[in-house]
This record gives sequence, structure tokens and C-alpha cells, in this order.
Amino acid sequence: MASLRTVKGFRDFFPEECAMRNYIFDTWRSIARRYGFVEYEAPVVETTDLYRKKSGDEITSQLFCFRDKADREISLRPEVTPSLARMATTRHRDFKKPMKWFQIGSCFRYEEPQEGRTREFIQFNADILGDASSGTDAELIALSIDVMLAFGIQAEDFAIRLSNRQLWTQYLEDQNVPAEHAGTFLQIVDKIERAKPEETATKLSAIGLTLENVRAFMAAADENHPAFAAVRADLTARGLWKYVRIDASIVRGLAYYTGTVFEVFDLKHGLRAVAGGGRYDKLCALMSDGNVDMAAAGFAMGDVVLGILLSKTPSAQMAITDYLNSQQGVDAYIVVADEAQRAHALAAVQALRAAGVRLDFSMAPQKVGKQFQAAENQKARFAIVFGAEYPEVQLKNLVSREQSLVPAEALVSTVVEALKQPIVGPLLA
RNA sequence: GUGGUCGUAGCUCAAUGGUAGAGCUCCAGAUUGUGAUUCUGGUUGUUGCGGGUUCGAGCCCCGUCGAUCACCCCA
Repeated sequence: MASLRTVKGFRDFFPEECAMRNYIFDTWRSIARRYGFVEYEAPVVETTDLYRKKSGDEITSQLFCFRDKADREISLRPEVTPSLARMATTRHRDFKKPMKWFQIGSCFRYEEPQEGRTREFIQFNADILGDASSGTDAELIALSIDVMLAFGIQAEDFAIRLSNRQLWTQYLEDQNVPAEHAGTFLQIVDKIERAKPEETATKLSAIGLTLENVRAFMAAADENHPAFAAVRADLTARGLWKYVRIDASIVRGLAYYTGTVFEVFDLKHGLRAVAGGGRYDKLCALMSDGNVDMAAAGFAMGDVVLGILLSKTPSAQMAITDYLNSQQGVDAYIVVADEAQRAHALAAVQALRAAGVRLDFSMAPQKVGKQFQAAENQKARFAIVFGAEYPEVQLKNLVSREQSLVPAEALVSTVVEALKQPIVGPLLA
């Protein structure tokens, strides 16, 4: 039994969970396309070097890495952005700018699993390359907001935490802190709300700063700060600024961010970030050894935390129920009441399916009652009974419970026509 | 990687150190041409795994694996 378990941190997707996953995929896709994004995909494994060089220490400590049979060091991707940067830089001449690209796929991080954290998770990535304008940042934030709204997550359920790394690079310049301390400093800022004040103060003094000074700077960085003016004007015009809250402590762990950074987080359950991203203007140049200098920004949303948030949000549950009702089950179920007619029934199965009717039937002889029960379980709208009346068949509307005789040769057209009618009859509990 | 809590049937959970159970689910029958309800019967476990203590361990001890929480960080 133990050996049959999934590998630590990995998940099975039983039909119920798979339906949920597809619902999330469909929603991501439809909103991304609404924003003019095109879909791409990258390899699930890359050389370990790709992440060592581009992502920074935070990610490399979590790499799911191993050696292949030729002793190459490779890793399951912990994120997709480095792969995207490679793809974009190697063939950037083939694409008109700005490139609005999105991707959906698994990522892997080797860390201790707990709620909202698995070793394999699925990410939705949306990136815009070749456009350095702040309008790009706003477009991405707007997309992240519209995705949340599309899931039925509402204004009282979530918010965007917005900041800008340039706030801090400018601050360090003004304080005459050498550039090599920038990384250390951002780590301190990242933890400033969680760590003990004394420890933070000690760390800051090591690079010539005081906690009071940093705190004062953070407090001054509100929504009126000029660093946010353009994005604020843009999102205000869209009617989306109400979802945004300035939070200077957001700096993000990935090394490559250069400007705007933001996270999507829930307001009611204290979950981990649902999504996060920002501007990474130097990554393409780094990836191409300076040959392609292309501005870029993007964000990623994971399925795990999102799934938890959806399950805890009633308005999101209603959207899921609607989706599942539209996806599940079949249009019709063929009941073979008389086994002598099975050959005719099978011919009808093929003809109806060829006409696009979602249809199921019992592959082995079954009592009629069982077959109707199966039709019910499959949420079929119609039952089609093949019995002694052949060449006529009974067409029964399982919702209204009305039933009529139809000539076999008219069955396909009759069913196709009937399925176009709105569903009427008693509602099923 | 470090520390805390937990681990019994497919699911939710019972069982003073003394014969491993219930509800739900699933399958079959009552019901050989019509969906519900009800009733009846049936399948399922090396009590996560491996050692130890004991006359005897689901229960106590050690290890291990997994889940979960915290650290860490983030999707």
C-alpha cells in the first residue's frame, strides 16, 4: 500500500479534481485571450544553470534537480520566466512588439509541502515583452484583477499589493549605501513585518542604515508617491484602482525584478499570495549576453492557493457549480430494452455521436430500470429506448418525463433538434 | 533541511493493553420495459511501514514514510 502512494508533494487528479483544474484552466485562458494574449509552452526540464544564473538564491535552494544518463545537471522548472526569456530573445525578430504571451503548466519546487504548498503546482503565467511603458504594468495588474473577478472572487475578498523596487534603489542611492548591499537590503525589507525589530535593526546598521529611517521611508511611500502616479492614473481610469494597496514591503524574492512588483492576496483567510509578479527589464539582456535588450514584465498565478481560496469563497463556488453543470454528463442515454435490438441501438449510437450528441449506453445487457438509473446518474436530458416497437424508438425527455415514439430513421434529426430547445420541466434537486 | 501534532475500510470516524467496528459510498437482489423512496444481502483492512516492551499492542517505546503546522519563502 505504501509503495502505491503518490510521491511526496505530488497530487492525483481524480475526475472531480480534474474538472476543477479544467475550470481554472478555462477561466485563465478565456480572460488572457480577452486581453489579447497568445498561448505558448516551454520545456518542463531545463539545464540547472539556467536557474542558477537567472533566478537567484531563493529559487535555486528549492530546485528539483538531478543528473540525466549523460551526467548533465538538469532541473524540473521551478518557474517559467527564464525559459520565456530564452524563447523571446532567441527569436525576438519573429514577433511584433509588444509580445503578450501566456502559458499554463506545471512547475516544481523541492520544499516542505504544507497547505497551499506542493512540490508540483500549476502556474498561469502572463508576460508582456518589448514594452517598457507603465501602461504595461497596469495592463498586467488589470489582467490579474479581472482573472480574480472572473472566478467570482470579489472586491471584499482580495486586493493587489503594489510596490516598486526603484523606490528602494533610489533610497539606497540617497543613503549612500553601496550597490552590492542592495540584495541583502531587499531581503531585510521583505522580512521587516515578520522579523524581530532588534534583529532587523542590527542587520540594517551593518550596511549603515537605521530601522527608524527605513520605517519612515516606507510610511511616506503611499499612493501619492510619484513612483505610482502613472499606474495609478491608468488603473483609476479603468475603475480598478480600488483593488490596489501600496505596500513598500513587497519586494519579491526573485532576483530579476527591476521596477513595479505586485502580489494578489486574499483578505479573509490569511492565505499565501495567490499570484505575484513585476517588471524585469534586464533579464532578456542577461539571457542573451547583452545581444537583446528587451523590456519585460509579467506575473504568475498558482492553482493551489487559488483552489483553496475558491473553496472558501461562496460566490466562487456558485461559478464553479454553473461550470460543472455545463460540462458534466451526457445529452442522451440509449436504453436497450430488448437485446434483439442491440445492433440497431449500436448503429444509432454511432450516428448520434457522429452528429455531435454526447451519448452513453450500457455496454453489457442490463435491466431497463438500471439503464434509466444510469441515464439519471449521467445527467442525460433524453433517454432513447430500443425495444419491441422497432423500427420505432421511444424518445423520453428525462426532465419533463414526456415520451413519444419516433421512427428510427428520423432519430438523429429529432434528437439534435430537441437538444436545441431550452431545458424545461421540474428542477432536479 | 530543522522542530511540534497526527496517521484505523474508498470517505467520515469508533474501539480500559484483552475477538478490529459503525455510518456513508460501491456492488447485487426485492423490481424480466421506465428514473424516487424503502428494505435485504454482499465486497473492502497485514490498524502507513519496520523493529522493541508485554502472556497479549490499533493503543506504550524507538525508527521510518506520509499529512499538517511553524521556521524559510512564495504560486
